[in-house]
Amino acid sequence: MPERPVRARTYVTLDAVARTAGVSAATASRALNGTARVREDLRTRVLLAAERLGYIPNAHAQALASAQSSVVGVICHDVGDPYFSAIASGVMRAAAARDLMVMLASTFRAPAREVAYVSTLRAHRARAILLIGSGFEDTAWERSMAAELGPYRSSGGRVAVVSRHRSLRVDTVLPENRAGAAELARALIGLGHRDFAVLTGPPSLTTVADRLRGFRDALAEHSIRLAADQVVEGAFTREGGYAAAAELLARGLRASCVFAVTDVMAVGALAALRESGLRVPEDLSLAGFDDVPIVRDLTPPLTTVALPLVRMGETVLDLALREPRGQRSRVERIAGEVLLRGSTAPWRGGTAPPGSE
Amino acid sequence: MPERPVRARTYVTLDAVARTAGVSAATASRALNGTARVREDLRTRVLLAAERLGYIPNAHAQALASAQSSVVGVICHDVGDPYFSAIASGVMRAAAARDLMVMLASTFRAPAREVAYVSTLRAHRARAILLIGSGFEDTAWERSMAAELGPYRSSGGRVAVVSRHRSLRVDTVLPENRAGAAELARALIGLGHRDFAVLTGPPSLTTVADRLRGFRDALAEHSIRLAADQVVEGAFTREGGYAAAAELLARGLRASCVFAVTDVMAVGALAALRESGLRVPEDLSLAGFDDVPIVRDLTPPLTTVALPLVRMGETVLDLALREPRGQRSRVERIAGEVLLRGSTAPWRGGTAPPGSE
DNA sequence: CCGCTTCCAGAAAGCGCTTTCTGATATGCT
DNA sequence: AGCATATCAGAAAGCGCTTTCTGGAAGCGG
Repeated sequence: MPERPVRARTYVTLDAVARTAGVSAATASRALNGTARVREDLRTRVLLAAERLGYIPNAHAQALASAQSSVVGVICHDVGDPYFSAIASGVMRAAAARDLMVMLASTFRAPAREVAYVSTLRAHRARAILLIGSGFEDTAWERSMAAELGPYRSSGGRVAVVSRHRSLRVDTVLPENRAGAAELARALIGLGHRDFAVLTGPPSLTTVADRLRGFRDALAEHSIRLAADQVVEGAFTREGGYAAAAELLARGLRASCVFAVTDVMAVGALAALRESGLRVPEDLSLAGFDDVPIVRDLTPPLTTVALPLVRMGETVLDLALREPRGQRSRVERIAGEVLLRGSTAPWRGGTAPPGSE
Repeated sequence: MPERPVRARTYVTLDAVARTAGVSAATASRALNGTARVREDLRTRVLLAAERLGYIPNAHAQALASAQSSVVGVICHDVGDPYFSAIASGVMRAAAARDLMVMLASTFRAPAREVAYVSTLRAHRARAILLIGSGFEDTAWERSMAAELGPYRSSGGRVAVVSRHRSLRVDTVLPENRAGAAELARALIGLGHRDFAVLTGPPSLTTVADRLRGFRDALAEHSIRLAADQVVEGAFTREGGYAAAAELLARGLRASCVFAVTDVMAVGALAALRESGLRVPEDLSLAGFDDVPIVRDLTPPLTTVALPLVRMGETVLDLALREPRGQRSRVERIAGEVLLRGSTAPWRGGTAPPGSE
């Protein structure tokens, strides 16, 4: 009649290791973790016992006892999107270097979901929470987010973001969206273009606002105005770009060059433009932003503002984990590099391309 | 003189909630989790207290006490790769539906790292471990992997894989690589092609072997042989495809159609082919496999065998979590759909394309 | 009106570790 | 030698929960 309560699943515990090694649990713990000196022979005995028994420490118990976990959380809109997956890849690399595990969450663009994930990550006592991508311009979201992040940070949690709201006063990896877009615009003007159309994303996103602003700024330097009807809004997805381009066409395209605020949108736009019979860049130049991995392989390769996405992923984790110095939140500015590729051609006369309505 | 030991970070505990609600911890736990009936007024009091105090349960304590965690682990080669990121996206969606968090790990193609990750995931008592992508043909790896996975499974852990070694006897989501490649080959033959070249990946990967085999099978049906020097091997990356195509060109291309066993490789190959002055599909047809999100946006759009990657990600999690019926491992076969797109054209005479050496 | 269920709250025993704290032994000084 | 100091192993106290287990109160049939 065994008096041991029957637990469905039972694991090799530290106690078991200690017992077979003939030492105390404390010593076994110290030997395994190297947290304190342990006599050499005892150490080997413990290690051997652990090996023999196939001991796997219980990370939950460790986290509970030591009051710190070894996971960092990453929240993005969708890992399926090349922009996020490139950044996530960078985060993973940096995390591996620090022996941290990454909990990844995709919000699929639902603000509520994002808040819920932060809460869950808090429950898991994540060392750091990384928010990747633009925030939402939703006051309810903002409030909930602050309510989550505030207590989290004051209990020692680290938060860092990639291109976010400034309202979140946290360490930030910030692409120089405005400067990048401006430089791109200048390059485009340098090619002779004077009439532009823009495919933008949700205007509430600072990323969008900044890129649009920078683009406009540079146009203004040359006294070029962006006609209101030549700026069309779409979702930050391939389909969003496609739809926006279609809408632009429907409105009547009056530009020789189209700037999509995101490469992913540009890809969709390219498809839409093609379908309507326009040739890029012969009839119309097209430029994007981000230099997402695939766009250089498009035909024509996409002119864009290159961002070091993978490195940004590494940086955001580093930033989060770096010792906080003072109360000020740090901002790591990331310069974009204008890459003039085949999708943009010198202007050859005629504002509206042939074949446009 | 407080006798309370000073812990650096302190959180709101269940006890605190219980105390302010005037109930026991047990009741608070039951109220919060709904694991048992609790008198209505007590329940509200607990919920209110939790809300007021900003209570966040400690997931580690929960996992430890209840002996089950709410995380699943996903191991892939690199989330930065569109193939993996698409599948990961599917896993995330399925995980969200079940209220599970996902720990994601990228091995960056290092077998040892993969084994280490499995071990870590075991330490975290992951509900399931999902291995995405081909395994390694490394006996040491195979042994270590079996040594990890065996105990994990027998202690209740679930394992499922996407397109893996059969040596791992676990639930599998298996693209019909062979059939898909064969069907693709038939379609290509249908276009009139008779001379083929293949860009393959590491031959030890079953995925590669199967696709190559299927392709060869179909050629054989028409008594077409694949010349040994027209099959070149490269890494499963864009650069691998680029290099392989370059090598093929260096060897002397004697084909009217090139099949890259992976879309990602095909993208690299396309670049290499272009650079050497070959036009696709006029001079040479090119086909891939997977239908990774971007290849339909290439110019010309890539002919490929489409796999429902996102759905595969959902499926692999479902498979892992499904009640095991019997001891047999289940295999969910995923049919590929041949998509003839612009990168392949009917053969127009002349085996070797103009401009090839 | 009494005994037998049923229901539900609380006490308490862990879950598997880490980390003081304690004390025994070895080491260094005078 | 003799005492102070440094080392290092073990005992034990938690970490913050869940989950028996226990027992009082209420419900109910006879």
